[in-house]
Amino acid sequence: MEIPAKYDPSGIENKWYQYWLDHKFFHSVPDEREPYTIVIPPPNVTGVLHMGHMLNNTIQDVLARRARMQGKNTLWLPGTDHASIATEAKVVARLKEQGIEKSSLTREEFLKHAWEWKEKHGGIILEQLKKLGASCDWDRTRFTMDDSMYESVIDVFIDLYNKGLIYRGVRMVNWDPKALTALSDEEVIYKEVKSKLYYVRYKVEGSADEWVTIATTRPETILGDTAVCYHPEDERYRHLAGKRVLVPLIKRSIPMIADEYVDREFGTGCLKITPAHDVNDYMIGQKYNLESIDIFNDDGTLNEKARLYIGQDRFRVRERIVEDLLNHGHIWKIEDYVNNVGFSERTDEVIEPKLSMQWFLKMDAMAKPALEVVMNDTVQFHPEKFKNTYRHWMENVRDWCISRQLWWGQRIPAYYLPSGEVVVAKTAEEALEKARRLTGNAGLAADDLRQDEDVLDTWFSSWLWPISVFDGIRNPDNPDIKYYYPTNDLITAPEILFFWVARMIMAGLEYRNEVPFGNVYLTGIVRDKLGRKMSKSLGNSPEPLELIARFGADGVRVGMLLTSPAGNDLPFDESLCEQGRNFSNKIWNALRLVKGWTVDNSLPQPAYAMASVQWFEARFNDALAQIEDNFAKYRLSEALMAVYKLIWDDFCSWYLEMVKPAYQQPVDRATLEATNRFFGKLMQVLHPFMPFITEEIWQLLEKRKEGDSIMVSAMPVSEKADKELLAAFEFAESVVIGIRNIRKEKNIPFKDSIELLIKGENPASQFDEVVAKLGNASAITYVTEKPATAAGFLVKATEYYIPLGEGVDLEAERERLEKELVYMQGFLDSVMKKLGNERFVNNAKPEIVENERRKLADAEAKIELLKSQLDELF
RNA sequence: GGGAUGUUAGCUCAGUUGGUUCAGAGCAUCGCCUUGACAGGGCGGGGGUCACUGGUUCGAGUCCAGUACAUCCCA
Repeated sequence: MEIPAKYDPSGIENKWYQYWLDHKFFHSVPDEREPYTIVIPPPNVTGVLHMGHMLNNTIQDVLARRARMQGKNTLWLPGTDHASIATEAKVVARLKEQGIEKSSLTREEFLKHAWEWKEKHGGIILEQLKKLGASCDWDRTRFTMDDSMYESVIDVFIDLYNKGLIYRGVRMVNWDPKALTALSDEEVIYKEVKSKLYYVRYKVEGSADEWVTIATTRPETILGDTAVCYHPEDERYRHLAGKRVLVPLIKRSIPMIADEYVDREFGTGCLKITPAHDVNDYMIGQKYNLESIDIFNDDGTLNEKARLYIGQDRFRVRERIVEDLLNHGHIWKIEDYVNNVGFSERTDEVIEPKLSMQWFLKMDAMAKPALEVVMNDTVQFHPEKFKNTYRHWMENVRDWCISRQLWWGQRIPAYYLPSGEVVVAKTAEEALEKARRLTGNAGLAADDLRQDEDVLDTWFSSWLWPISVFDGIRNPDNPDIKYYYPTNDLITAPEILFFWVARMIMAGLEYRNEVPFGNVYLTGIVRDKLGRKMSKSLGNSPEPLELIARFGADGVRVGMLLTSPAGNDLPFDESLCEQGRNFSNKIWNALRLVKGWTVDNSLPQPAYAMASVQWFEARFNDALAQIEDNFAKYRLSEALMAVYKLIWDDFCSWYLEMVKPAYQQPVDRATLEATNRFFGKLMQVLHPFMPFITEEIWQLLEKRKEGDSIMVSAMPVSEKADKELLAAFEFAESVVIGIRNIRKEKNIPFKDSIELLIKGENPASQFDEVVAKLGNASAITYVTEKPATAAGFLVKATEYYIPLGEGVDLEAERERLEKELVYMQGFLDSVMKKLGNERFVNNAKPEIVENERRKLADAEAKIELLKSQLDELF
């Protein structure tokens, strides 16, 4: 069989992914085995794969594949969320391209377009995940607007409303006066803008000529002022306590109030309070029970409450009011000023903070138990440091605003009566009935009720995800939810710890009385070399599918994981993927080597090979135990690095070199079989990280039955490793390295064989033949005297010599010995210093003191040896 | 403004309850190596005052306090 020297992943990846799909290896149905469940953090249905997804889903796949190989009934459930804001924006933009304004459509018409768009373009990302090798159960793919999930959300809203946990209230939102919608904080872009700071004088009521000066960047909002505020300890203003001032131009009387919120250094230290048009002012307004006067219409023009400039745009009004204030002597001065102004991500319009009626979910009662289960590790965070962040948030949680002024999403099942009262019901019919009962008016008709126009926040769907994907809200006793819930691990980004993770825990406790997952693995953010988050809009993100094409899915997976401990950002560099690809190639060539061997059944196993096999057996088990430990601690990068080194260093660099038959010589059957067995096990351990190449090699190592696959094979479990054997081999390794160094120093080419003389005790004699092979020594001889002309080195207290034909460089040898002597002397000094310190001897633990004594003895012995060697030289 | 986390080699990170000269890994870098698995490779080097200043201790990368810087969250 001809195997190419370079591993080519593309065909192999498609072949095996299809094979896995054909054999339904990803599919799970409940049975008697232990379940292992991950629900995917549903990506935005409008999304395309970015590097963050690559990292996140690679981790999920590693965990899922490992669990599957450990014999657990593994389900990794995929899906997408409807992302109401992003999707609606996309659909609106698309309609606009076609010359259709959203405002010209009815809700039903718009939703039809939205669904069409979703069917056509939604879920690309799931297809892309397949290229990465994701072992999701695609038969169970869910979408947050699927009928069952939609209904679950509505049911939950109604339930929480009936429990008194959902209420309506006023809240400051980011209003886009152009798009006529509220935006989430994430959709507001803050930019530094050159503006002016206006110092405006307010007359103190009842005084002849006493004035208070405030500084503002938004003079047009003066018309909505309801107080002026100073710092309670500010001597300049304390005498004004209890007084009132008059709003310029309209002469409305407003109180002076004192609050520590005011920054005395800023402006005049005096602040106008406009609760309807500034978030901070709003909070102060609430604290002091101030009136909120909303002077703006939805489109940013002034309304009649402003009393002046009615119907004019807010920016036009700014110019005009400044003129008028100047004319009336209300402006003290105007300064240039740079401030941060929020702009709409979509329309680039300046955001107007606006008060509006929204639906809220009370958080207090739900937050408490959700905090508890994290603090007591019922839900474990990896890394643990996020517990602090989580606690801080949960202890300061605010009620959750769950309504959005959009159409794409679950429409709030609230119906308004002509009287303004509200009923909440699943259908219009039910609502009508409730309304009739509420009002006692049997004549009330369906047309009299008006359903709330708004939809629910997308997170209000996502927070149910681990339950609703199994239909556990509507059918709490169905077999799926009972089997798969609670799920095992959740893999997500710390950014959404509160938006999502915390709320899922709340929902889990509320509706299942059980946490939704046992572990939360928090990934970092994938950043570019400049430390910027990778994003499509910045254009600093490589195209994931292109990376896969260049380095192979396995290579990219390794690249993503190698430097990505939990909770740490990943400064992405293509060279990481290159490293992954190189690793694939290394493995591939190891296969080429082994496949190239011819076997001779009559050949007995040579001693060096037998020792090598015994050693690798031990080494494998030792490393496997370490890998298992890393997995248990969710240290995936370290687990991967351990496999990487086990394969590259121990298996390829040492073991294969050790057992490799001489050129064009056959190998014995026992060694070949052992090697194939090791190779197979290594592929199994590596499989969760690199699914494709491991499957390919596993299938090539021996003839497998149709339907066999490494992905459903049993993961090796570590057995006790022979530590003494491992220590002996480490010693032998040092001897080999010593020989290599001498060869290099003395310019002895590897093909020239040498003779190795050993003086002293050899604790690794079982590896003598291995040493001879790797060092190309024709003979190993034990001696009692140092030979005359030889280069030597020490391993621990054993002396090794390589006789040299002619002239040994005595000077170099002396230098080397002296260097080592200096080091040992230093070592000895440090130990003696410790032991000479009475307080150390008296206070330190006995075993530590004992250890120091042993070190002292060892060092002294070695120094003696070095000294005698130096003596012998001259 | 409040809070959280971090600072160890050029880069990304380990360093377990203070105790081997403890300062480590991968990558990068440097030197040598062209027939027999692999240059996407082999072998061998170099590289760090553990951010800074104090303190506790027989002993501090590890514990405590402060300072500086960085990042994140909340307002």
